[in-house]
Amino acid sequence: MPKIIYKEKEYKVESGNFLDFFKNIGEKIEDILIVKFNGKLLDLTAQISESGEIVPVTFDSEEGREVYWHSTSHIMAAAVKRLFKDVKVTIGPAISEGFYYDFDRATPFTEEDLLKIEKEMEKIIKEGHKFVREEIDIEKAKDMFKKMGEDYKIEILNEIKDNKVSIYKTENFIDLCRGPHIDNSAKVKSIKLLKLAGAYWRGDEKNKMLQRIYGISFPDKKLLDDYLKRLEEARQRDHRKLGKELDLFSTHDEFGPGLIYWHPKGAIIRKEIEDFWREEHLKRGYEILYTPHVAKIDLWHKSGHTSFYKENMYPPMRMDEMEYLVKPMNCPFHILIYKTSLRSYRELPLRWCELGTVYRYEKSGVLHGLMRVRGFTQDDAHIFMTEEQLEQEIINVIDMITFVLKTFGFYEYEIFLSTKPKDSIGEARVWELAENALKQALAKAGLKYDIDEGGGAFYGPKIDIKIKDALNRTWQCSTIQVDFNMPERFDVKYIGEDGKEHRTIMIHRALLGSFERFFGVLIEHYKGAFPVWLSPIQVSILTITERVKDYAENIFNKLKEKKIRIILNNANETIGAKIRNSTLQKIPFMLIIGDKEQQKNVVSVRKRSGEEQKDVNIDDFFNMLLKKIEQKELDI
RNA sequence: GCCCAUGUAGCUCAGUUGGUUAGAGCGCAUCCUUGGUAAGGAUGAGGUCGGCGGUUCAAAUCCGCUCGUGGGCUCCA
Repeated sequence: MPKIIYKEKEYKVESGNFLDFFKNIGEKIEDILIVKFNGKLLDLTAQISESGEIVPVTFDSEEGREVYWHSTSHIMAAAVKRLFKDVKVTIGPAISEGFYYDFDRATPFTEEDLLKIEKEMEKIIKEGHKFVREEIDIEKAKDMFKKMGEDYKIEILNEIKDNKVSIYKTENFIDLCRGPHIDNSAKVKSIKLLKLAGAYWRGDEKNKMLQRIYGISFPDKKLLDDYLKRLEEARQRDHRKLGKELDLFSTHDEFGPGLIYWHPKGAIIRKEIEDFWREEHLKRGYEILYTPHVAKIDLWHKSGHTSFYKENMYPPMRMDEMEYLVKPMNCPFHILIYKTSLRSYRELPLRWCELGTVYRYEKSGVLHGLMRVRGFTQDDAHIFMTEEQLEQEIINVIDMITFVLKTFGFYEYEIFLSTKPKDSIGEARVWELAENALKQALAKAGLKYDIDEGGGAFYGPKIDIKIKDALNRTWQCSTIQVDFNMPERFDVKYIGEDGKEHRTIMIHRALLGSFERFFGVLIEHYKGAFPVWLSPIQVSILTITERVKDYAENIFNKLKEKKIRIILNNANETIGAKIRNSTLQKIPFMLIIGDKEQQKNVVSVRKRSGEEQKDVNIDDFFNMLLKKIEQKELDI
């Protein structure tokens, strides 16, 4: 007789499933979705046949949510099958937030269809259908799905090696599925179908385009409302919206999509970032380079770009019967500089950085505001070194990345090690060498990471660092790439201590990635309310009456001379309107000046948050401001 | 590139089944008001309704093509 441990108590179970067990001991099963039994995730309806410990899995855990959303996708598929006879089902997994299901249908779904499907799902939920698991012979499954006309399921079945497969029945709907699932559709309380999209079968653009429906569900209406509120908040801080409102940048789509125009207010932020960036590089032993934007096609043949990066490059320009290509990367140029003289081991490592503007052709459908563009400036660098120096240099770069990102208020990262892609240059042995160097450096730095199989650059593996913003979303910016191949192609070498030639090794790296993307991330992270050192306008002076015009101008000039970015609003408006405008522009500090301030020779300081301090001496204010700017303080 | 949605004033958006000189708010300009902590008032300028072609007595509205944008797929800093 199986012995069950649950909540540190022991029970003897004669027969039945987990559902029966919970019922027998009077446990509420409403919140329990599945169980973890001896480490395995099982349906509540699974029979208890061995001893073990039960851990209930609820919506509060990642595993619970996954099952919950996956089950909801089955409910959606059931609803779609009820409503539309001409639909073939494919797959419908849970994703990090919600679920989707891909359908094959001759005519795409419409927005109205979505509402209908949602209603039908609610019906199915109300009807309280059981999820019934069955294990059947694979051949029988093939017959069954064939009869149902579900070709995609047969394609999946043909790839399964086992003799038995599991299927789940939910009312009229039968799906090939590993499970586990919730026991009853009634456990889903609140659903919302979010968007329609096209998606290739198995993610391959050569395959048929399917109709994907995204949705999400929660065990409580309030959780759904919270989620929708969070989506709305993300919309509010969309960098495209804020970029327009705060006059930071624009695109001129009819004259070239994916190309960014930096307005004065965006450009000053970029200048501040660049100044900080250059200073930090000089401190850390880098030297600055400038290189051209184009080079003859021969250079790109030599680097391998014309064969391995062709898709991303703009077609050649003809000049003097020669073909020139606009650069998609800076590395070949830096290599050319390296090769202008014979290098000694004594010179290495050479750390060369450049704010290099590159152009890459991106498919029209992937362009997105500042995040995905066709022309951008990388904060690029190439480190030329000996093999012995490699590990330390990687560690140095990681340290620099965390320092720089911290300065902008990013403290959390996800780290990925990306390995050899399908299209790549160089021998497997060399790739392994490079990958090991990255792994060891990560281990030494004590950093945890995931592997991104096949995600490397064509010339070498890389570490990608994704930062988390204020809404916990991740963005890929920083990258460190180890390259043994490009030096090989260009015969990059140094003279060693032994007087012989040795192969130089290269690191390609970017901290911010590109100014465009990083700026987009920054805008969203701060919701447009930049710290003082970055704010396009740091202080606005707001006058209450024209009588104080001279006094205000005095203060304006005094701060302007000290290089504070300041504006004076003397306009014929009420103070309320001036405060509102300044606040909407997210200017960190307002100095409010009326007769009283003039008499006492002070100012009234109001932060954009609304917090206010009266009767402030102007020198005290300036000193406080200067400290915040110099220390790059994040809070105002 | 592919699927779906979409393009009206500088911005955000109305515009009913095709029917006179296409509307609103914000912003902008001018004037009045000199106002004490998130919108004072009045007047005015501003649009060949993304572009090209078609259907029609008549097109912002219907159709086709085209250039963009948004959400996805694929790809990436």
